[in-house]
Amino acid sequence: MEKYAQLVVRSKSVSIDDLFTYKIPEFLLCDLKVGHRVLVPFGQGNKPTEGFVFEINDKSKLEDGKLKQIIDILDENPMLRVEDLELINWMRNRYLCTYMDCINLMYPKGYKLNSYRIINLGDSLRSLSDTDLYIELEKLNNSQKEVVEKVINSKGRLKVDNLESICKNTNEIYKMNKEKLIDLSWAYESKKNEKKICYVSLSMSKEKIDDYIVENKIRVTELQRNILNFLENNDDVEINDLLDLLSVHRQSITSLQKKKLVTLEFKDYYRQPEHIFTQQSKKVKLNEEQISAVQKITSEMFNDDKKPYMINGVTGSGKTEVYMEIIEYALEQGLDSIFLVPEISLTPQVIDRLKNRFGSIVGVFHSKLSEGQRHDVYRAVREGRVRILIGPRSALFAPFNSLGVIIIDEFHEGSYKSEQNPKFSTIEVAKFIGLKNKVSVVLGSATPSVDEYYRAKSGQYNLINIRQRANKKPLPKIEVVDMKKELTNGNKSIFSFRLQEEIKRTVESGNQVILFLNRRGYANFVSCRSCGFLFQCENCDISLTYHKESNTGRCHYCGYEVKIPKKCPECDSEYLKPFGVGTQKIEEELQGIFPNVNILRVDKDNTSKKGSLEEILNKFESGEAQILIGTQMISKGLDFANVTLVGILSADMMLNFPDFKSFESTFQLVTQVSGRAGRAEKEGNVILQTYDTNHYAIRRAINYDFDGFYEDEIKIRKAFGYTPFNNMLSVVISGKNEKTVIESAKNMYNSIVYLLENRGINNFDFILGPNPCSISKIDKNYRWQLLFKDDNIEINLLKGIIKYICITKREVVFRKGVNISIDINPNSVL
DNA sequence: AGCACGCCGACT
DNA sequence: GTCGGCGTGCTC
Repeated sequence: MEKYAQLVVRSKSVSIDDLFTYKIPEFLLCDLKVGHRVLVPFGQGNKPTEGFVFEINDKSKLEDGKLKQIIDILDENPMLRVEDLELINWMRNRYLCTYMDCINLMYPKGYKLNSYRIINLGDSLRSLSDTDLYIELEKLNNSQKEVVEKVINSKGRLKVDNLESICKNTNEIYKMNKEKLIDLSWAYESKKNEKKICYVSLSMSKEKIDDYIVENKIRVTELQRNILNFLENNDDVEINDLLDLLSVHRQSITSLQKKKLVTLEFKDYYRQPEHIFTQQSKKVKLNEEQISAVQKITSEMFNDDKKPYMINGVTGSGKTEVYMEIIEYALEQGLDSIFLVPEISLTPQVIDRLKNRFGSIVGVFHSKLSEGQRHDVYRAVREGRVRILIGPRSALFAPFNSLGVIIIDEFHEGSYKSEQNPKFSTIEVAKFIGLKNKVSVVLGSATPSVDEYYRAKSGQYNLINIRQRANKKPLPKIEVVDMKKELTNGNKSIFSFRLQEEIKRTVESGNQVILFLNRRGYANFVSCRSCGFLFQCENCDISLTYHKESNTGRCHYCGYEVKIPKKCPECDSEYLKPFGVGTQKIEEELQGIFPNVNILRVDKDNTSKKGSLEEILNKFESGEAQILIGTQMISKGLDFANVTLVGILSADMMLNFPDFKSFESTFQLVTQVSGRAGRAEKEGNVILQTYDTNHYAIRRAINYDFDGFYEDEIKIRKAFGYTPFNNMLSVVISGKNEKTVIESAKNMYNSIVYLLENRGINNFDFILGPNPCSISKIDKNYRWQLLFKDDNIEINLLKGIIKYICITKREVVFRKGVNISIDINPNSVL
């Protein structure tokens, strides 16, 4: 009986985001499984294309004549598991993205299919003798002649891309193809980024080899003799070592192989990511709260209907120890674990603790891993050599055979929401996986997000509280300094008198200080005090951040950089002045106040190089410096025993950010940063500088009153209809041409209104916009936005309509050259 | 993305 | 009347 496969083909075009039916040839019938990667002909040109089998059926909706056949299976085992397919379907619908967007998350880019067109001589020229061919050639025009000559010289290995120098467009090529002057055919290569290492050994025992050479009268050169001698004493030598040690060429070895004296064997090689940060592992005894958290979760591990868990534990409550106990229990039961962290490069200490405890079965996914290393980790997970994977949100899709636990540490962090397609929420996806595959999902944070805490309170999570720090020390006291008063007392510096005094005291007593400021660079912007001219990015709607060491203004969005001149380009005055403070300026001023103190700085500007963050942290840990200045990067995961003072230089900077989540992030940052103080035996102290001493986010934060903050914040969210009470859907339309962007945005609004009116909906208050985005231009692209709340409209109806307009009717509604970005519950609406 | 088809203006 | 540019639409 005929069988048919429903598959998704790899393509960059949104309009091909659908299931296509192919016939399964008989020779593949028993091998082909759902989830397999296959090779299929696609489009009028039958281009060899990668496909992913989603279904296998007995019947086809389409008539047989329209169907093509699958050519081959590309991998021995299906690349996607049945549960992956289910997840892909769910994500595609939830985040309004394509199948391919989701599939791309599931396996590393190393598995690739490249197809290209090969040109040969066409039928009308092929059988001709040399002289006839010459005559035919003379009849052609110049460019045709050149093409045919190139084809003749290339011996059938000519790619169409190589002809671009001759033909301006590929049209000419197609025409020649039709006239049978040339023949176009497809070729493809399937890549698997699996690094193999070649090992060399003698093909027979050393006793026999000399006889063999004599018997068969084999000539062996001196170099080759050396190789054989070496191999007689060392079996299984890596070929590169052999080449290096004996300084011979590969040629010698291949010739020995041809003479059947040595054998080459390819073995898998696993690239080991190196690892720099070192820390002594301290064995900890869990306190009662920690033990009961572990017991609650482990005791339910095999329950079918368990809810996800939320651990709300104060900073320093030893959540990592709890996670490790859970992972160990799972391991004893034969279950694998995924440990998600917000950004892997920021948590070297956590990785180290896991590696110390569990050894080589711990795998790490890095944003800084090479594609090959990532590939190796993926395979190690598949083959069961890695049982615990620690990584950022992408680690969620690792192909574990028996996954038991997903831990999301610091789950309130923004990096858990993807900014690229599919714009998924890690928490939502983890919960989906947990529900479908009976996996225990554990969210942990000292400062849960308001959204998830609301869900916990309404019973969607098992809420576990840990209220005591592991070292039983009280949380560091947070002292507020009113910067308005500092100003009236004549202190214009960034450092209040209190903070200066405390830094001095701390350093003198041999302890360490962490200073936090959420802005890198030297100054916020450069402006002319005479005429008000502001240095702005050419490509973005953003003022340039001043970087002193290079005397430039830099755009933190697109990387644009420009020298700051001595005189104002507008009015020629010399009153150009940098305004606002960044970490670089803090460093400079602090060094001025404390010339004998060593200061380290950590921000995106000096940690982009691999290992540089670890290096700085190691220096700080070893006491080489007394003060560490940093941005968000130092707000979490760091554990330094000697830090007794934390200074938060400007809490307002975050508070005044124009986004509805800015109060929440202020509260979170203050709490997290304060938690860096007094983590070991010594008591910690925090000084928080602000102009707005009365804001509830600040007041609640200094008392570590999360529940109080939550109560304040949730009222506001409810009043304005923000999450968690409503879903918010953002559609950003961008493009280089401002006019077409605006036109498209207005078109979209009108189309939606039209469709909704047809369904009897007349109140459109839930649509905000179209408006220019707060940052109305990024990297030369103008940006307009439409915001939807599912206030009085069913979310699936809304999503259906948006999908219909943005994808199905895309060409009708949107002008050419505009991009559409759809985001469900975006992190920020800028 | 490709590739083909078809409409329209320019040129023999 | 024909050639070639490009806009349009489909891909199992």
